[in-house]
Amino acid sequence: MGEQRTPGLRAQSAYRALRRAIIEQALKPGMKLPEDSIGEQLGVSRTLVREAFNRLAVEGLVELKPNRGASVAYPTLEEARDVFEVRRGLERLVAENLAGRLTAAQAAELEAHVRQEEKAHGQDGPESIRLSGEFHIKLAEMTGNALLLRYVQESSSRCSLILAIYGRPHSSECAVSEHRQLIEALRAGDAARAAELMDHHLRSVVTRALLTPRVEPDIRAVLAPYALSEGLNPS
Amino acid sequence: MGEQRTPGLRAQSAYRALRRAIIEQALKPGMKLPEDSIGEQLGVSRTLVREAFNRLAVEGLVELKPNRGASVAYPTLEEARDVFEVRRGLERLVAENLAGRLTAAQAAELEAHVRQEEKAHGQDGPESIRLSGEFHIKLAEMTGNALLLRYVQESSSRCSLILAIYGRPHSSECAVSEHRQLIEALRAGDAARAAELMDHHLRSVVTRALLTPRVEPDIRAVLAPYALSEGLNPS
DNA sequence: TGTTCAATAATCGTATACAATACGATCATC
DNA sequence: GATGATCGTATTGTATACGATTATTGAACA
Repeated sequence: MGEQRTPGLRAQSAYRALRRAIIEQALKPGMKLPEDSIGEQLGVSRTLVREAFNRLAVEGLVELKPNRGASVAYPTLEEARDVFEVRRGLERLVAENLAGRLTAAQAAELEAHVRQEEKAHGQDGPESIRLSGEFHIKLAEMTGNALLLRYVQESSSRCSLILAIYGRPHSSECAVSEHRQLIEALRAGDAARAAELMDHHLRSVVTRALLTPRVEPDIRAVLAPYALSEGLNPS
Repeated sequence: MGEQRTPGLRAQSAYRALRRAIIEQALKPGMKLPEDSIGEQLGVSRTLVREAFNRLAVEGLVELKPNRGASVAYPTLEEARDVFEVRRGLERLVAENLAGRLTAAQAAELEAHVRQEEKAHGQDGPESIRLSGEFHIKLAEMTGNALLLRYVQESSSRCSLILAIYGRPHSSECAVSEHRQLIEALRAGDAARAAELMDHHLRSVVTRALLTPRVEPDIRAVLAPYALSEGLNPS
């Protein structure tokens, strides 16, 4: 029963698998996640699936409702706004932290990354989106601040989920030129400018990719004015 | 066996109990946390204790080592630095967000809180520390940004743990006057000044409370120079 | 045809069971 | 007396068991 080769690894694997599946939209927002079938699919018991769900829940990728199980999170527009705002603040911190502190090797790595982005810019497949995201993660890693990295990763993955719901189909999220400018400011050690560039960059990511909600799923709000105009009393 | 009155509540209770016990230092940093004795004490099974541990682990309050169980986290000085830096960034965001947006009721609530702090300032018991912390939580709540609140709460509790290890015994963490100034800037709607005040405030919390490490527990770092001087090769 | 309600099935919440590992004591050896 | 091997016990990792709750189906009824 409890044959444990490398303990905690299977739990971690389950977590990672689910996380990737959600971010890559193999598991779509709102989708139900029954413990048994998922455990069966992953080759682990409900215990470990549950553990994974709990971690994913604190990261905001799954929702956990009492006695009704887990489902892939479906953030509201308001939550989306919140996440983007926090992410902007965090990444501004990254920029300030990195300005002037970038080693030559790090700068080179970032530039190599941007060149890859440029190459993949033509085909706007998932490759381009993945690279854009990784650029920001790389920056957070370079601060050497583990907590900052964790928060940036977390808000990034929530952003992925959000764009999956509210974003236009294949918007290439980041403009490569903006990444280039940012690197330049970091090299120059201009913290204020780097922070400003990062802030502006993330703002434009939102406006480029985010649209107004496609549907208005709140039936009450839709019907309320009609009810009122008829003298009815919507509870 | 599975009699569930209000499901998830017992799990949450276990989590809350442990969390409070850690923050209030009833469970001291580094202390071992055996699953079954804790479960017995709390009146729940290992399953729920484990669930609580996992949540506390992602919050950085407990450490989880494979096959060796959980213990209350014992952050290094470097981690401490990281946490404080992130917290500063987050709370700066809070200040910017709130500047000019504070309702009259909210401002009144904050001022009432500060008056309480002032009253408790004489006796520097745990009461004073708790109130100082709550002021920052209240601010984060008022932004209405749930994610920001969660991050601020998390980094705040980690700060408590850190100060328990590295802080001076009874430093009253926050200067009440600094809280007052901050409220004033928020009312005036001066975002830049509010952010600057918050940043400065948190910096001085660190310098007021944080000391250099009392002991050097890292044997490797101690021995490395000796080894090198003998031509040895410390791994 | 659509609605209500009961029986059944699916799924969750929690406790427990069992294997595997780590820790500590005892004992042999130098 | 210190060092190292061996066994027993405590504790962890994971699976399963079982009561409780929710979802679903189907039949009776309007």
